[in-house]
Amino acid sequence: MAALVLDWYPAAARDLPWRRADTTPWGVLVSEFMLQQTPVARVEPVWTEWLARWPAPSAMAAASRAEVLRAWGKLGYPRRALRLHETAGVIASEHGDVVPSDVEALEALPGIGSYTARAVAAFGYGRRCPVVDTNVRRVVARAVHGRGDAGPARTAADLADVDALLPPDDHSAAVVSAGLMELGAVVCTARAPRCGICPVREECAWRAAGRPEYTGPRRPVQGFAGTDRQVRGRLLDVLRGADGPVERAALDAAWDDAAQRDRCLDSLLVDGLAEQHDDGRFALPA
DNA sequence: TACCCGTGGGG
DNA sequence: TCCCCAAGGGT
Repeated sequence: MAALVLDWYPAAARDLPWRRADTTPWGVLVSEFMLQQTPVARVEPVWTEWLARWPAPSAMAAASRAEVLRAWGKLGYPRRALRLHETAGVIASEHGDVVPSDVEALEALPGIGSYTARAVAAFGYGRRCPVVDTNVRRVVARAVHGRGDAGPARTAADLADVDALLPPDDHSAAVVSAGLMELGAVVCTARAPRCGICPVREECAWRAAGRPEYTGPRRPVQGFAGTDRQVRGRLLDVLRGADGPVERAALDAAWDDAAQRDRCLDSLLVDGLAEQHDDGRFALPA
């Protein structure tokens, strides 16, 4: 299976800016932060701006949190922007402005978990390092295990599954890792997989079994309308859009339910996504 | 381990 | 319209 993916990927891969040969590990790291739960299409323009503006960790570390949050715009989950900013500072001050290349050091950085650490090692440094994201888990569940979907994560087993697939040498392994993700993103999709154009179709256990439907537990769908998440988004949007501090009245206009609004504003302050000045007005953090 | 954390495009 | 979700991480 790895050989098929290895042959398929170079010509099939989308031309994404963070995949260009001249992209630095820092560029890869920034892309991985932005791609955590945000679609490629929305990340592309922002990533390009960010790398032009902050080409090294130290450059980003020198910016204020407010600048970073404004530049993050509406990518969503703005705490990622704060963690990336924090990580940039740690890399600048403790790693000589060089993005670490080993998984353990990467995982110690804010906002970097198992997936992101491995993605940076593999795609930023071309290492043989199993990368397991939702796409890879689905591809392995189908092609290897013959199941329609991956179900709940089994971290150690998932890593072992992928590790068993990777060729021994660094470069080929990194290409296969990227290829497995690409396969899940554009061919072996969650709904309406395009088996007709799949490079692995002849070896796919799921296809061989007649594409049985997934019967395991479904992950509950997260609601959004009316949640604190929506309210926080509204409030932060007001702060992002303002040139400077805003009166409480400006935030009051963003959501009717006063109790929920107050709770959310407080949580933004706690998270460091907003701050209150001595005059009582609110703003993005300095 | 569930649950929380934003946003907007597509079926 | 409404629902699903898209390269996760932290707690």
